[in-house]
Amino acid sequence: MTTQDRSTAATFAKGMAVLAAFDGSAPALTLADIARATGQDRAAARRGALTLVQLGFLTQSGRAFALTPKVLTLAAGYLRANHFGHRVQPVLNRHAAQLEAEIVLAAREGTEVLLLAQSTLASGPVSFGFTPGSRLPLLHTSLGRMLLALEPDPGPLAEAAELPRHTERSLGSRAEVLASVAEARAAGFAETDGEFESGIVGYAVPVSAPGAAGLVVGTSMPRGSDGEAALRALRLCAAELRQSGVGVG
Amino acid sequence: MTTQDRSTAATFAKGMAVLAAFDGSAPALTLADIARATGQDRAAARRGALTLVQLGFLTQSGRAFALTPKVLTLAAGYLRANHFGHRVQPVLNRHAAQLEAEIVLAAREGTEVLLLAQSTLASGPVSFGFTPGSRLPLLHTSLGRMLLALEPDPGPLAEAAELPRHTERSLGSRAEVLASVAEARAAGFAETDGEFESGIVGYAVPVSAPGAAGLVVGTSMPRGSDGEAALRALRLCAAELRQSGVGVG
DNA sequence: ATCTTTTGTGCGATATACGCACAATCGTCA
DNA sequence: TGACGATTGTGCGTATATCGCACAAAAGAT
Repeated sequence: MTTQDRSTAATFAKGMAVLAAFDGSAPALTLADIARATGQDRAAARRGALTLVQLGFLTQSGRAFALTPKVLTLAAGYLRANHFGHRVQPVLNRHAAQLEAEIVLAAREGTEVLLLAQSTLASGPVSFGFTPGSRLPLLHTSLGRMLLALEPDPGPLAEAAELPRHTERSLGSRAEVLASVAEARAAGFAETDGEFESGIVGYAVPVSAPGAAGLVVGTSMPRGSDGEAALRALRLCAAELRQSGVGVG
Repeated sequence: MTTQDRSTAATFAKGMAVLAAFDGSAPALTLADIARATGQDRAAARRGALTLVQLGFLTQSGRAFALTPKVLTLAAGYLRANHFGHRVQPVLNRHAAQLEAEIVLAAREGTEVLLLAQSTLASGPVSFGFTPGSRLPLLHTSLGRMLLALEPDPGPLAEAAELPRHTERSLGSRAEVLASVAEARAAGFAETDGEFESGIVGYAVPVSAPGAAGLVVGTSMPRGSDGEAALRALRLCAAELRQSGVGVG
């Protein structure tokens, strides 16, 4: 018999699992989908979904439930509290325009890379169609390598993260990945060549000061592009973000 | 004695109120702040906040609680399900670059304008520092006027929305606002001059086809700028968004 | 038309969550 | 540094909110 934790609300946690089930991999979910995704009894999943409809976060059409734009307001709380509109986005935009390539700001969330912000361009060489909140793999991206390099002990994370083969150049073992992470730590930047997408080189540098929450900026470009220019731009971008207080709060 | 609604989960709803209390107006909230903002008993607010910490959406430092970037993943579900990264952002970026002014995509949420996406520039004449999920006033912005124009019956909404005086040019009565809304409906575009920010003219045009969920695109520029060019760009942008299926799902 | 899957709904049981009270801690101010 | 006010942690009795099940109905697929 498990001891009941009376300092949290289990029903709220179950409801959040329902909300999290809407990860965008399908345009809509049915009650049966939600119950399967969350492992909850169908009636409990239904109560969660109907609560979200009542609050305006989900809309129901026949059997299908879909997120409404109102969920964006939950994210806006973070973006606003951390001055993303005033301090982060303009810096990313300026450096991306100068580099003529998309620049993203990312953090680690569990065993994945989480995109916090990016400056996308009208026409750039590479665009993955990601948005704030998108998750990327931790082991085969330059962002992930740099984030792991910022961890005091990346071993358990590397062990827990998935190791799929995105391309034929994807490193195939966790030991190889950790060696690459150690190189990034020593060099102060991470570089991956075609491990996540064929023909695309990724660069990432740290934003956060040592000891602070791990934040990195990165960019991607076709193999053969000017890597030195990319690193220069990323370092300037990172320095400017540090100066404006990002990640210190 | 109130009849208990057994098809929803009141504890989940209370928890969501705790999450929504983190609207970004302060970098962090205390338990007392949360209880005040939500009107809940302090112990209930505490259980909600600790549940969010347990799930990774809040972090606690001393007495202060703050959102973590993980809340972005909740928004990403909507953005991904609606193909914002692939179909919306590139269109906004292209037209914003051409117009050399920021373009935003917005919907109505309750009695406010809700920003869904925007293309921000490295250097543009106007930038408010908004992000996806930001809320704007309904009555004194061109976005809000256009959204009201798309409603079958805007009267009750205009009645319920706040009517603050942002500038000395802000329309002072709901009747004046509704007259302006009727003009926008007839003209097919909304224009506001310095009602929300002094010296700034706002333009907005509808994206959604009649009958679909109200979506508009808009831009802002200093008074004296080329309004015709702005409207041309917004119309092209809206047409391209319609073509790519935005707001139809 | 049939079959399978999904959903709506009622309900008895009980576990969860409620709110209160008390003590401890923290922050502010003089 | 001490006093005071505000905030927080915690235990707990109570009740109600939620649980999950079962049955019937509806919807979708073939």
